[in-house]
Amino acid sequence: MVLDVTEVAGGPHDAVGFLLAQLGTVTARRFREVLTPLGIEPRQFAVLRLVAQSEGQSQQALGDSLHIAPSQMVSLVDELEQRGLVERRANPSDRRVRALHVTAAGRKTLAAAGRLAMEHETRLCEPLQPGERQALIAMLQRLAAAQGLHPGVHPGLDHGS
Amino acid sequence: MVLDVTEVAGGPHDAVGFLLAQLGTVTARRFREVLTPLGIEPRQFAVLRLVAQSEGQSQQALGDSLHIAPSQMVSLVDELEQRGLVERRANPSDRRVRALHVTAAGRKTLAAAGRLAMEHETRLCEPLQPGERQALIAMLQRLAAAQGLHPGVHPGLDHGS
DNA sequence: TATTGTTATACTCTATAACTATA
DNA sequence: TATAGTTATAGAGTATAACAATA
Repeated sequence: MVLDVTEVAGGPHDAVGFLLAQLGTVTARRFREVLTPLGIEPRQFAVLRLVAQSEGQSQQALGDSLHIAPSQMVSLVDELEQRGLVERRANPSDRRVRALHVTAAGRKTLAAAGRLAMEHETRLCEPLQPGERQALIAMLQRLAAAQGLHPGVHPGLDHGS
Repeated sequence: MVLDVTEVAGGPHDAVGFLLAQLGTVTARRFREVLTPLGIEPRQFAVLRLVAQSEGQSQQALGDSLHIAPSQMVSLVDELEQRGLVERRANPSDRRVRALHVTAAGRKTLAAAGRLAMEHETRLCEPLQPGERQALIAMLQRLAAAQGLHPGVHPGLDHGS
């Protein structure tokens, strides 16, 4: 999905909505670029982290948590598996489900991605004075809550709510 | 372009980058919905406003200002013209260019869109206390400037810089 | 009959490259 | 030859529906 917003007050540049949309797209694109050295996309990072956090879950259970459609989970996990970051294991009690587990390589990649993400965050917040970052986060979280957003859910996937 | 970001610090929910991407997508989607009663999209709103602001410019000049490719301007202006909001007039001195002008209906729609945008902005900023909105805007503008963003440029269109 | 994972299909967006008519 | 507008084409991304295996 593309991001298009052009809001207004006197001009768009002093509207919160416009600034959020503008910064949101750029931030997302930059983060995608940040991850490319690791060969994964932001959504795969999200899946990888969730798998590591609770191993053995089914694809669809993970997809529900991240608001990713089942058919999208397939190709997403396909690539993670091809890169050797994740394993699909059989579930003896229900042979339909594929239990997902992180490999050792997956944990290494996950750690590296976390470091890159932190660097990205630091770089993004560079223009803020100490203390401002926390104030900004508090305000953004209030706006997000008012919009009915769940804290941990990936934006581009969160189409319904 | 789609917005995918999943950032991290301890969790994604306390990262500025994640919150910006999440709020950016939602804000953009809501604004698109806000405009639907008028039958125009956010980008068409941007074009319409720019045409009204400086009449008689060529399509490509406007496209340059908004970072919209020439081929996209065509269908965008096509629809605006079909809805009777904009006119393509011939330029006697150079018969290749199409000078764009707003119609009376276009001005009415533009005014209505401006009102809807302001309502949208107000609704979005409802959770902020008086004064916080200005502080938020100031911080976001600083972040945007640090990312090299031009003030008036539409986010989804701003792919290069 | 319902569910997991998968495949196939269609639809939108975007990017690029041709093409025309003018210059 | 270069430029404004247009058209055509290909690629990504997304959403939906159909399908096989299993429950």
